[in-house]
Amino acid sequence: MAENASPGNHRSARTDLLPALADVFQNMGYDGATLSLLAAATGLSRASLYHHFPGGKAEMAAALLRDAVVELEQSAFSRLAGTLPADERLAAFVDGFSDYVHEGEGRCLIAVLATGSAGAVHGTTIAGQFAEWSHRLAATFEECGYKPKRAGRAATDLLTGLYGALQLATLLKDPSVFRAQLKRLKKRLPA
Amino acid sequence: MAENASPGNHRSARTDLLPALADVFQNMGYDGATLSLLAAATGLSRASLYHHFPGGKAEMAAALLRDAVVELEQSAFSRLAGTLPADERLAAFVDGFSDYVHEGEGRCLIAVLATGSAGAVHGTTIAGQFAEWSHRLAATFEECGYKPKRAGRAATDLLTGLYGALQLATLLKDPSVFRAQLKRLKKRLPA
DNA sequence: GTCTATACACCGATAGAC
DNA sequence: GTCTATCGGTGTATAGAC
Repeated sequence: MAENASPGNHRSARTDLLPALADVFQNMGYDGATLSLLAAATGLSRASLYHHFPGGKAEMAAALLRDAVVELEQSAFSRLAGTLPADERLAAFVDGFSDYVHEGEGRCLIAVLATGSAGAVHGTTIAGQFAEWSHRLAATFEECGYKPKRAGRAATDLLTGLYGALQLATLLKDPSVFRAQLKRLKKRLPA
Repeated sequence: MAENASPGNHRSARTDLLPALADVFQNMGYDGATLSLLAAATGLSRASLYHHFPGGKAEMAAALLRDAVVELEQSAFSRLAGTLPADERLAAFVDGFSDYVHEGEGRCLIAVLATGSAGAVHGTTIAGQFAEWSHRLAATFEECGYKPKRAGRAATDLLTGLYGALQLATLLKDPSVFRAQLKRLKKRLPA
């Protein structure tokens, strides 16, 4: 068969590479992710990676960053909208964040790419994205009846709780810390 | 004068370099901290750095890690001991952590060196150190009357809160987030 | 679309003059 | 104790065969 006659899937090879590339960038950071490591993770040669990413490492990181933002949006923040009661949406958001970081066993690629030499390129974009997400989270707390100031506090409280749990689990090399802490964070949500 | 006749300061040149080196490792990570950047930050040539650190970059990182552990211990965790009431010691601990990360404007070098290729070398040591610190923090909560299980939860709650506040402030490029969140964390401590 | 071979810059590290 | 000069290795990136 002619591979696939349907239109719009001419990028399938490229997108198939992204998960393996993401693993390397997550574990090694942008500066530690060498083309040799990236090639080994994908099973391709270094040169072949340039066929899919003519811009090289920088283009891979940019594509992965876009991908990670979309994934965190879809897994977690998009659940803040909808017709469910606001408190149930908040719980779904927390669960979605947990999915995004694989229950504490992975890392947030967005946060990784905010550090080192990649941070100089993407740091401001990332800061803007988190500012927007933070506002949407606060708005959902307002739907629960919180006044604006308290809702803002609750939003940063939850975001810091999530990222702190992920960070401590990483430092302790113990994902169970993340899972246990998430259970506690969920109990503190408005009922 | 003969520079300084008192004994025991033969390492002063080396220790004087550490702050500049720490800045580079904090901002660039281990893999992004090239000898050229490190040399520029210290005002020395790359070769001269090898006079003070014969083991090169790895020895610099190891020295900085030891230094950071001592600094976090002295600034924050050592304040969990003493004759003050336990609740005041906890407040002093939080203030000490704030000092250690320069009120949210810096980063925790220990956490930075737990990632990338440096993590493969130092990750297990760091995990053990944080496990010990976590236990000592829990013990202080027990002194406040918390039962063991609740004290353990309060300890990881506080640690995740501190590191989450630091992480979110970094992502948002806004240290005021860290300062505001710390005020809230202190209010939640046992009275 | 994948590969081998290669170009060239920079990396970490060393030698040796001063 | 600092430097310039240099080494070998690896980094990113490209050329061109298949």
